[in-house]
Amino acid sequence: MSLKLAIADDHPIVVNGIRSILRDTPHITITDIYNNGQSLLQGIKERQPDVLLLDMQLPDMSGPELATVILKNYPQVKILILSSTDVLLMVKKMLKLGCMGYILKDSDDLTILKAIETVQNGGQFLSPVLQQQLVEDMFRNKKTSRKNTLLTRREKEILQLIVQEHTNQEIADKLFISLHTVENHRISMLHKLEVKNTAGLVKVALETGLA
Amino acid sequence: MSLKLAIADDHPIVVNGIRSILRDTPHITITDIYNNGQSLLQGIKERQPDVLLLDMQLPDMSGPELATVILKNYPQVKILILSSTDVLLMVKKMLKLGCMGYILKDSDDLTILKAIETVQNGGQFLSPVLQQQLVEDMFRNKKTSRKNTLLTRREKEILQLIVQEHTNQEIADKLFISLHTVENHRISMLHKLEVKNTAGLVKVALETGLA
DNA sequence: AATTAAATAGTGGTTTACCGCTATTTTCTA
DNA sequence: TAGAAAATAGCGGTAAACCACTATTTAATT
Repeated sequence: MSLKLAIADDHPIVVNGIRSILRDTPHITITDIYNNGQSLLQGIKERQPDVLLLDMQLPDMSGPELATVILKNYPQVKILILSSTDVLLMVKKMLKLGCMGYILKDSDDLTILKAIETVQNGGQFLSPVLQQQLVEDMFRNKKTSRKNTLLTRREKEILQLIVQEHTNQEIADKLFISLHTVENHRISMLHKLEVKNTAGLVKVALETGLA
Repeated sequence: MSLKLAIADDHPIVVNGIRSILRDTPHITITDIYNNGQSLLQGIKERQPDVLLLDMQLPDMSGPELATVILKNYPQVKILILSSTDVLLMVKKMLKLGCMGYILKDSDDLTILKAIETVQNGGQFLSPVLQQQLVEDMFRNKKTSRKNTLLTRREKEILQLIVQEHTNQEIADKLFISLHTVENHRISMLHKLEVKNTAGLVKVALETGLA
C-alpha cells in the first residue's frame, strides 16, 4: 500500500525538489500537485491524499485558511507544513490548528523524508531548527523577573484569584479581608503593571507566569 | 582559573554522584555543599560560587523561593536546577525566574558536565528529555480547534479587542456597531466558553491562541 | 425557497470594577 | 530602633460589566 502524497506549492522548484527526493522511495507516490488554493480545495474533494505538503503562502489563499477548511472537512488528511519562514508564532498557530508537522524548505532530504513518514505513521514532526528555537524562546522570556518583583506577595496572591475568575467580594471572603482592601490591591496592581483593566491584569499574569 | 561550584541538595547520593563525575575535571572545584536552604543562604553571603547546582526541594525551603532570593541579591551566580521532576510547568517557572539551566538527576555524566560548562560560559542548558517534552507539549494543545470553531468570526474579533483592554464602548465605536451588540456578543461568549467574566475570556483567548 | 445561524439593536435592571482620597496597623529592613 | 513598605479598612462616587429577555436584519446552508 503506497503512501499518497499531495503537494500544494506555487514554486516549481520546490515541487521538483520534493520529486527528486522521493525518486528512490517507491512506497511514496505523488498523486496530486496544486499551485494555488482554489485548485487544492477542488481536487481534494475528489481525492484525499494521506499526507498533504502545504506551503504557507499560496498566491490566492493563506496556509491557515486552507488548513482550517481542509481539516474541518477531511480530518484524516495529515497536513505537513512546508514553509520558508521560521517565525515561531506562525509555527505554533499551524500546529494548534491541527497540522501534524512543520518543516522548513531548506531542510535536507533526509529530514523531509523522515517528516513525511513520521506524519504518515500518526506521529508529529518539527524541524530540528525549530525545536532549537522553541528552547531558546523559553529562555528569552525573562522580562518576568522585573514584573515579578514589582508586585507584593499579597498582590500576587490576589492576582492569582482574579485569574481564577473570582470577584473582589469572593476574594475578600477567601482571604478574610475587607472588600475595600481587595479593591485597593487591585488598583495598585493596575498602576504598577500599567494596564487598564481586568483583561490587562490577566494578560500580564499569564505572560509572566505569575498565575 | 578554576570554576567554583556549589551544590545544594539534601541527598548525599546525589552529591557523591556529582563529586565522582567531577573527579577528572580539575578545572571545576566544588567549593561548598549545602543540604538545606538556611545554610545555603548563610553560606552564599560569604562566598559566591560561579555556578550553583540547586535541588528543587530542600527540606526547609523550595527551589523557587531560594532561586528568587539568590538571584535578587547575587545575580551573577548562575543557577543550574538539578531536579528529579520533569513537570514542564515547573521547568518553565524556574527558567523564567532567571535560572540558566534545568537538568534531570538521571542525566548521564556527560550531560551534567556539559550543562555545568555551558552555564558557566554564559549559555543556557535544558535536558534533552525536556527539550523533547517541550515539542510534544506544543502539539498537545489541540483543545484549541474545538473552542476555535465555537466562536463566530465577529465574536473572535471582539474577543481580541477585549484582550487588548478595550471597553465595550470602545469596541462598539471601533466596529461601528451598538454598545448593546457588543454586550450581546460578550455574554454569548461567556456562555459558549463556560467562563464567568472578563478574566475567563482573556484566559481562554490566550490559552487557545485566539488572540 | 426554506431553514438556520449570525449579527444587529433594544429595554431595564443588578452587580462588579474602577478611581481618588484618607488613615491605621503590621512587617520588613537599613 | 527609626523609617519605609506593605497590608489593612474606609468613604463617596462613576463607569463598566453582567444578565435576561425580545426582536429584526443579514448571511450562510441545505
